[in-house]
Amino acid sequence: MESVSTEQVADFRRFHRYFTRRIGALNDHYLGQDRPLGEARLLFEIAEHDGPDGVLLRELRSRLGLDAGYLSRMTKTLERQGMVRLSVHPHDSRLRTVRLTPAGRVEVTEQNRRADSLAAGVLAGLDTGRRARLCEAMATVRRLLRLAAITVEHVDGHAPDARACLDAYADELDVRFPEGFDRTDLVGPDEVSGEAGAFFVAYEEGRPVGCGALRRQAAGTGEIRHVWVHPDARRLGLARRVLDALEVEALRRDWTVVRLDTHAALTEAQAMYRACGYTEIPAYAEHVYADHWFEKRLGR
Amino acid sequence: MESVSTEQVADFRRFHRYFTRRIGALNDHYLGQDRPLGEARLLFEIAEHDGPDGVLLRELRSRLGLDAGYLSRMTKTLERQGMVRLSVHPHDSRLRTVRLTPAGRVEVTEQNRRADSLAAGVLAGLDTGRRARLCEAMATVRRLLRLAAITVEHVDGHAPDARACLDAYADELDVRFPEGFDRTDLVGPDEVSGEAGAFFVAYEEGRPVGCGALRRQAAGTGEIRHVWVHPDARRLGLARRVLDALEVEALRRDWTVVRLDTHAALTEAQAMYRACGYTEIPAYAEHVYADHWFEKRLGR
DNA sequence: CATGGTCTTTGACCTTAGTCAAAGGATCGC
DNA sequence: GCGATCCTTTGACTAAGGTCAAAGACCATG
Repeated sequence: MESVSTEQVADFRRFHRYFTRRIGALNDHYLGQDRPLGEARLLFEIAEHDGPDGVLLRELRSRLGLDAGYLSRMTKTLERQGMVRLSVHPHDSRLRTVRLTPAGRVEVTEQNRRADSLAAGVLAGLDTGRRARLCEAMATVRRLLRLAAITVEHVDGHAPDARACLDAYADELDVRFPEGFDRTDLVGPDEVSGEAGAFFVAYEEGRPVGCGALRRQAAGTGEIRHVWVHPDARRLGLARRVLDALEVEALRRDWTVVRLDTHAALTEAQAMYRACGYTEIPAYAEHVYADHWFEKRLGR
Repeated sequence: MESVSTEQVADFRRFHRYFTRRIGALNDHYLGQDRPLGEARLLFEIAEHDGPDGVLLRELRSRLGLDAGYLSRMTKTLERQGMVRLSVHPHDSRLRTVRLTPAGRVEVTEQNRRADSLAAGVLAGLDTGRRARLCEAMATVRRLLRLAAITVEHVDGHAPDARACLDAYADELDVRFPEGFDRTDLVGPDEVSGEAGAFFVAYEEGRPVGCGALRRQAAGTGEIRHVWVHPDARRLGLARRVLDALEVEALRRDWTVVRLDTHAALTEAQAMYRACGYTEIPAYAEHVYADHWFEKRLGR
């Protein structure tokens, strides 16, 4: 981890202060003008995750980090105001689900309208060119902050998170490959555990958002497979982070060469491998879904 | 005012949500761990503006937007904790000034250390290149948000804010011009009021941060003078905004030509005038501090 | 069907944040 | 020197935000 310059820390804090002071305060103010801030936030959160069966109280609690009693009272208040309806969960009557009523939906729409006009009001102070630059810079900041918060962790090949990622990966390939994708092609849990290999999962705020597998392919040679990033986490540069982790792990095991293959449909992957120092080689193994083969020599 | 696209509004809100959720919450949490958030903020604000005579309570009140009674009680609490000392203002005993004690300084340093390590922790999740890009994008966002919040207003030439700006302007020129600057060269209040001319002041959060004067120079011709931006508000593109306001005002009066002169020492001003469509002309009047003369024909 | 564990509700309580108005001391303008 | 005004302090109050623990309803398990 390279050391962070004090100048950059100061930049960061300057930005943070300015932003929370200027925009954060404004936002809280408009949000809280009809009802207490906590209630407004809760309503918002309910709207955000209002599925077919409503939202679980339990989920709201963990999401907003609220005390059970406090939450219970706030939802009761919202129910009295006609914004939401509480009901017992159909399969487990210890649980409560909460969902917006039509009146609640109107209220949330109104909240959103206000937030929109707050944002529009700020943006309106700029000409078109600067406005576009502002939006772009905001997108950059958000992208990089997200990336900074994602950690790539070594997990056991049997871990539920690992298998969940591979499932999502397989679903996606099944759609993207013209010939579909057969899940038996996935690495087994044992192939990426212990001596045989390794599995990495990328986490963003506790949620798995990417993965990558490494397995022994020959003496001193590893094979990289199933490098995948959740659609919500793409274009952050996360695949490279996963690849880095896999390469570091390979080196740790004295596997000085890593190989991988890729399907013609995954053009963006090929570009990334090339950019990361992989060079195309002849087929090193038979594989149904492989059209291109790459190799990289590790270590300095 | 050009209309703001809904896509941009959505970008803005996405950014806002992400930032306040991820960074804002963290910050409040660490800030408030030893004492109530309000108190921590107050202490911070006192430290920030701790001059040779301390800070005026009145100033803190307006800066933090607090109720007089509330502030009075909070400072008392901080005094009891030994963080600050209250004293009566030497020249006006209605006023109170407050200043940090050594113990208070230690406390603030500790707070700062924690905020720094929070920032460093976030930045440490990125490699050098991305970290630099993050800081740059943050600086851009901050610059543009500031600019968006600044308004340029038409004020009377006698207004205290107008004269305050001209004073600051004169002080600066006195330093920058090798021959010094004589304040009698400034436009008089009447020259930039009513029919004779106009004066604009740029405000950032209520504080004047720039100005510009327009006065009748000949039939159908205006002269622009004293375009100035406070050092804290430079490099935002504010001078152009002031210039725009002056030109719009000139056109409103059917003055289709505006002229101005500038001193050789103000090289950045000359570049700006050229970039804004001004062309150099021969001297149109005698003027002690003028080395270059510019003109622009207004209207479409 | 008893037992331990999971959720939610309720009651009791506390701190923080903030408002309002009255009062008191000081200054300013006339 | 008087009244208006300014700034701070104090008292009285309120709402919001949050914590803790006990109780109640329910589920899963042996």
